[in-house]
Amino acid sequence: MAPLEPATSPRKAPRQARAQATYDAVLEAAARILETDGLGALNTNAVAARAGISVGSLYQYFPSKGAVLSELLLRERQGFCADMETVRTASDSLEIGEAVRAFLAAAVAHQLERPALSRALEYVEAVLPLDAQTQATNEEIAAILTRFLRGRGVARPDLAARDIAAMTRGLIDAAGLAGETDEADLIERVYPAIMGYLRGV
Amino acid sequence: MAPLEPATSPRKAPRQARAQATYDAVLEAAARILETDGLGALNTNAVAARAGISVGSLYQYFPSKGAVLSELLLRERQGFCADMETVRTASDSLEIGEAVRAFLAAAVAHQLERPALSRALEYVEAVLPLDAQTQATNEEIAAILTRFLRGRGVARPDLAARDIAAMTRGLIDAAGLAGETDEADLIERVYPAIMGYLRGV
DNA sequence: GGATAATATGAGTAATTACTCAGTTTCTGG
DNA sequence: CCAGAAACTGAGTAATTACTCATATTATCC
Repeated sequence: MAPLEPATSPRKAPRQARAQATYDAVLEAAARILETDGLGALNTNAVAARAGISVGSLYQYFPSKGAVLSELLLRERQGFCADMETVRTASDSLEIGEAVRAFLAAAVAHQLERPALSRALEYVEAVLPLDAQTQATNEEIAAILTRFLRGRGVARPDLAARDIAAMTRGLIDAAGLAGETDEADLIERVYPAIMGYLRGV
Repeated sequence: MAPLEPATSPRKAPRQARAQATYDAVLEAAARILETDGLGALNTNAVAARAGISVGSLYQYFPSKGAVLSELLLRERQGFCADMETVRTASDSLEIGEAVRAFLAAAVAHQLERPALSRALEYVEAVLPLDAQTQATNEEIAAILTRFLRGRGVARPDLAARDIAAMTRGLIDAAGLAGETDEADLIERVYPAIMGYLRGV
C-alpha cells in the first residue's frame, strides 16, 4: 500500500458543469472500488479508469490519493452528522426509549445504505490522517450523543456515548457483512442491548 | 498496497533451533509492525529488517507476505479459541450471568493484551483470503458461543452469537484504541448490554 | 575431518503505482 | 467568431516492493 498521505496542496475547484461531473465521478468511482475490492485495490489509475476520465483530470481536483478518500469520508460523516442532528432536535419530546430507537434507526439506515462502503470507510478512517473538518464532524457526532445522554441523567455520558456507538457500529457492520437488509429486525436486536447498557451504568 | 495473495506454495519447516528462532522472529516482527504502523506499512523487506534477518531467510519459511499474516492470524485465533473452549467447559456449572461474565473476561483479556495488534488483525482478517484452518477456527469459536446460548434456551442462537460477538468486539476495540486498561471496568460495562440483548430476544 | 544437509545472505528483477507535464480540446464572454 | 480560460489527456518518471537465486556460512553425523 502507498503511505496514504494526507491532502497536501489544494487544487482548483470545478467551475464548469462538466468539471463538477468529473469531480463527482471520481468520488463515486472511489466509493465503488472501495466497496467491491477494498482499500487495497484502490489506486488513482483505477479510480480514473472507473470514473471514465484520465489520471490527469483526477489530479486537477484532488492533490493526492488521500485527498480523494478524505473527501469521500468527510461527505459520509457530514451526512450522518446531519441525520443525527435531526434526530436530536426531535428527541426532546420523546421518552428515552423512543429517542434511542430514533437514533438507532438513523444509524442503521445510514450504515445499511451501502454496507460494504461503510465498512471500508471505517478502515480508511483508522489509517488516514484525518483532516480538521472530518475530525470536527466526528466530534460533533459524539457530542450530540453525549449531550443527549447527559440530559437523560446517564453517568459518564461521554464514555457511554463512545461505548454505545462502538457497540452499535460493530453489530450493524456484522449484519451488513452477512447481507442483512431488514432494518426493523436489526433495530429490535440492538435496542435492548443499548437499554441494558444504560440500565447498567 | 500489494494484492495480499493467499499463501501459495508451502515452504520447508524449520528443523534446527536457529531456524525456529528465525521463524518466530518473522512473526513477532510482523506483529510489531502491524501494531505500530499498520498493515499499510507492512512489507516483507521491513519485516525481515525488523526481525534482524534477510529477506531471503523470510522466504525460506513463508511462501508469501500473505502467508506471514495468515500464520499470525491463525495463531491468534487458535489462542482465543482455546480460551473460549476452556470457559465453555467451566460454564456448565455456572448460572447464565456468571457464564457470560466468564466468556466476556476471556474476550477482554484477549483483546486488551495487544490492543493495536488485535485491531490490525481484524482488518487483516477482512481482506486476506482466509485459509481453511483459520476459517475452521473461526467457525469453532462461533459454534462454542452458539451452543452455549442454545443450551440456555436463547432464540436464534447463531444470530445471537454473531450479534454479541460483534457488539463486544466493537466496544473492546474502541476501549483499546482509547488506551483503556481496566479490564474489570470494561467487563462491567459490556455485561449489562449483553444481558439486555438476551432479555430482548 | 569431511561430506552433506540446513540455513542464511542481499543484490537484483519485474511489477505496481502515485503523480507530473507538455500538449490538446472545449467552453465562455464579448 | 475569437481570445483567453478552463478542462482534459495519457505517456512518462521515480519510487516502492514482492519475490528469486547464486553464493556463502553453519550445523549434523559418521
